Amino acid sequence: MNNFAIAGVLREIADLLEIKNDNPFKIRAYRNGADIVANHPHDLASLDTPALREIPGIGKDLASRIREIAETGDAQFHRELIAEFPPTILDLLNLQGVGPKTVATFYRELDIRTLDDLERAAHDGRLRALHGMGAKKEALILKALDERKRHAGRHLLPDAHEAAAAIVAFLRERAPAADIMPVGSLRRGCDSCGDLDILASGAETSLMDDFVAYRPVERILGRGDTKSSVLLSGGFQADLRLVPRESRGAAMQYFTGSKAHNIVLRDRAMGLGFKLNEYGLYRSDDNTCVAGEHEEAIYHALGLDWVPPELRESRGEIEAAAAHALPRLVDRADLRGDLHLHSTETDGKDDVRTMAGAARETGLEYIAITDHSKALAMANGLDERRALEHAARIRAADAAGSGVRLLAGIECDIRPDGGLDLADDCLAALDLVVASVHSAFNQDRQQMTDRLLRAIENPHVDILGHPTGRLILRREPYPFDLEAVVEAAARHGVALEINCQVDRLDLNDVHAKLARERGVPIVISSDAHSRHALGTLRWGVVVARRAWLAPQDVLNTRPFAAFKAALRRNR
DNA sequence: GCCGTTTTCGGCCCGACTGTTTTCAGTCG
Repeated sequence: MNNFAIAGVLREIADLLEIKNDNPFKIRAYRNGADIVANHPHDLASLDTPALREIPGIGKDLASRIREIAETGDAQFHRELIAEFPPTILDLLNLQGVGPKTVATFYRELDIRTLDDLERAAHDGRLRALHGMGAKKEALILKALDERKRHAGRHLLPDAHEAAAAIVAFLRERAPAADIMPVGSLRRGCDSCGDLDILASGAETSLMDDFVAYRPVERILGRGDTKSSVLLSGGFQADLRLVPRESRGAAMQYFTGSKAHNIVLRDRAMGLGFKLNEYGLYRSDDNTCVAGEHEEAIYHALGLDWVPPELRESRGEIEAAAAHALPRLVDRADLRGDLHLHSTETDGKDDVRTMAGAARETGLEYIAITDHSKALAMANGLDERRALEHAARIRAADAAGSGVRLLAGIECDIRPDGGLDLADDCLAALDLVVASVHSAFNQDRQQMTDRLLRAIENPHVDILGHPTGRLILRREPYPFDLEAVVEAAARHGVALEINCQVDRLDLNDVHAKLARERGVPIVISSDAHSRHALGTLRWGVVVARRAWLAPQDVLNTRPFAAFKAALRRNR
């Protein structure tokens, strides 16, 4: 059982307890536990009970549940809850406007178990007869059912970014004097976003009228003077919050989250004799406002350095901020090189010269051309002869000068047995080798781990490309022992890549943070297949920031000579 | 269910909006 699967069981327990109207703090404990498990860099199935109990938020009961799930695939407690309610009932919880109380009522009063049951009941007008229900609520549920069918939820970070930027621009035009910005998971740089949170301060309440009249709005979920929610045609939900100017910083803090970060922060505020909400930081005794307009001032009043939004995940940032030990996070401007680019020699859209020109324009000093190897026949992958001829041309172009230094590399396939797709003497003759998995994703955990370890042991491999193979919102990472791979990479001096393709962002934040802590060098690479794709480096930098990486943790922030010297083959 | 430099019991973050209500429950973030 991987962390994801264990977290899934815990989350279902929380959902079912909520439908049962159990102790809300117990429910929170399970939900919190599920988040901890899902985001933990270690494979929790491999830890024993005492080690699990050392994790904050995991106590006696959760530790034994996690052990039980790891060993048997399920928990007795979970089975007992499922026996009380049909498991399909959990689908109802995901509907907009339907919560646990409503689900419980539907089940108890009308024996509604599935989305289909609910739809029939709504059509027949049976819902409105329930206590606390009416015709309006019934219509809302029909709408929610319809929307669920049309678009299921989450979006990639760059898509969310673009949609939010359009709304912000629209609102700024209508309230030029106001301060309007995206907050929420967008501001934290999460790799996917469920909705768009926009904050406006110092605007008239009439801005809400503009917001709900925004052309792409398909449906208004709620409209108030300080908060409104809408559904947009692209499937996004967008929320706009309006606060007075003097509350701008408090609201930025509050609505940026994460929820876990805010809970820790408010807990700290309470302990220090304050109350913190979206309007400000107040002294508990006499309610005087201590801070509100500036986010920095709130953190400072709580004895903390300002925490960059990307770190606000309750992963140790509060403690680090209290100790004045937050890292100086890497910026896009720190990047001097890009180590993973394709050209027309395989499946790229632009030739080496064009890619070099584009790299120079974005301010890079060096790039590696790393076309595919022969196993990727679909991409016209290179065999040994073509790889060496291509390398010779790249080196000639470098000698001729193109404004950036060029490295002749390869993205070499890792075969199912862990062997590399090109002969050792060919790999040795190149400047840089990125090794990547592009096939046989369905191997079991042991096979995949052995495969990656064998690739890392090959002395010609410098970088492991998109190490987990995940595609955001589409494909889970292939199963393997990440810690073993990180340890091996540290031992052999192999760098791990943060691949900037917007649906990869692989390594992710949690894994990259673990790699850094184990002393593994990281590279941030675009994997660009055209000159336009160099812009994606910004998203990899966001992941790196979320992983607490400072410039010195990232190899391609170094000047060309220092970078080359740091490569595994040159050490 | 978790947690503890007062604590092994008794706390646990906070507010807006909607639809159903005559003062509030449920949902959401």
